[in-house]
Amino acid sequence: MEVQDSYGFLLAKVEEAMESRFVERLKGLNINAKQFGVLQYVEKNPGSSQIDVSKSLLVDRTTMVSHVDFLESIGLIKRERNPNDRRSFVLSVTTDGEQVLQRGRDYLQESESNVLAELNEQEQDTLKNLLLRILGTIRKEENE
Amino acid sequence: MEVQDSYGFLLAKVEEAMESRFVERLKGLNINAKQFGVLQYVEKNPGSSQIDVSKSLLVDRTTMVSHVDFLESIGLIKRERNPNDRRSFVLSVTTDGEQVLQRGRDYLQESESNVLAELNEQEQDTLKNLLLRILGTIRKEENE
DNA sequence: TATTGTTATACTCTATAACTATA
DNA sequence: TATAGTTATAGAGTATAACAATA
Repeated sequence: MEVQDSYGFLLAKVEEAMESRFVERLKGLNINAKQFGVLQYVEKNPGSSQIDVSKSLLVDRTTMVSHVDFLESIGLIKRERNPNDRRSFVLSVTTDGEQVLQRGRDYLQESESNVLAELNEQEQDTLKNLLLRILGTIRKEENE
Repeated sequence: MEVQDSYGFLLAKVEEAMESRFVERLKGLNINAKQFGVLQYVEKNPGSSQIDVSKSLLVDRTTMVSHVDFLESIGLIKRERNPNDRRSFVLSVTTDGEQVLQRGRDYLQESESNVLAELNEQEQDTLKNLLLRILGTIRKEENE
């Protein structure tokens, strides 16, 4: 079997292609793909703490500090102390953040479409469902 | 749409899971997944130059220097000047390298099976074929 | 002039450990 | 004692530019 046909190689290169296209488009908004992911998560899950985000997006909490630091520094996210547990923050997206999200979602759509152009809609759904099922079992295992 | 359902997120996390399992198993052989990929490519394509490998595996030629340096330093790969073009090397796998390949292929198989356990054989084939088709179009575009 | 390989360098991303403040 | 967040630090991986040797 050729290296280039292994699952690891294929997954890595397709992901790379998708992220590089997305990052290119995001440059005008001064953020990268990971930072956009955090922003999008906080929008969908308002009131999340940094730990909440880091667990859901499977990144370390120290890495999350950098992401939130950056997003706060350019005014896209707001930190407020949680009055019920003053160790943690309540995160929220600012109005500037909403603007960025609106444009970013279009860029994400464009980037995904560009990479997946070869597949019809049904095939794209199949791909997503297969990946979702795989990730579902991985999460279970890692929580055991 | 949730961030965790985007193609980029799914591809990245599944790839990460696969690579981390493979790297864990490879530790006994003192190489990582990328280095194994180079070794496997040279075995399948004997007489390749560093440029050949770097183009086929889509990595920079300066990165390839590091990989080949390392594999040569632990005696898994051999560099010989190409008599027909003395700028380039003819790469080949040593007998030690073959031993590592033999065990590494088992580890790769185990790692992939572990991550893909949720999918039946047909679904695994579907996944691979979809990824192959996507990567096929990406390559074409980037060569234009 | 172009290509193969190399080196020096710097940049990005992330993880580890030790710390603080709160619970 | 445990948890949320922070900081300092170091490590892995990669990319860029300039270079030598060869074509």
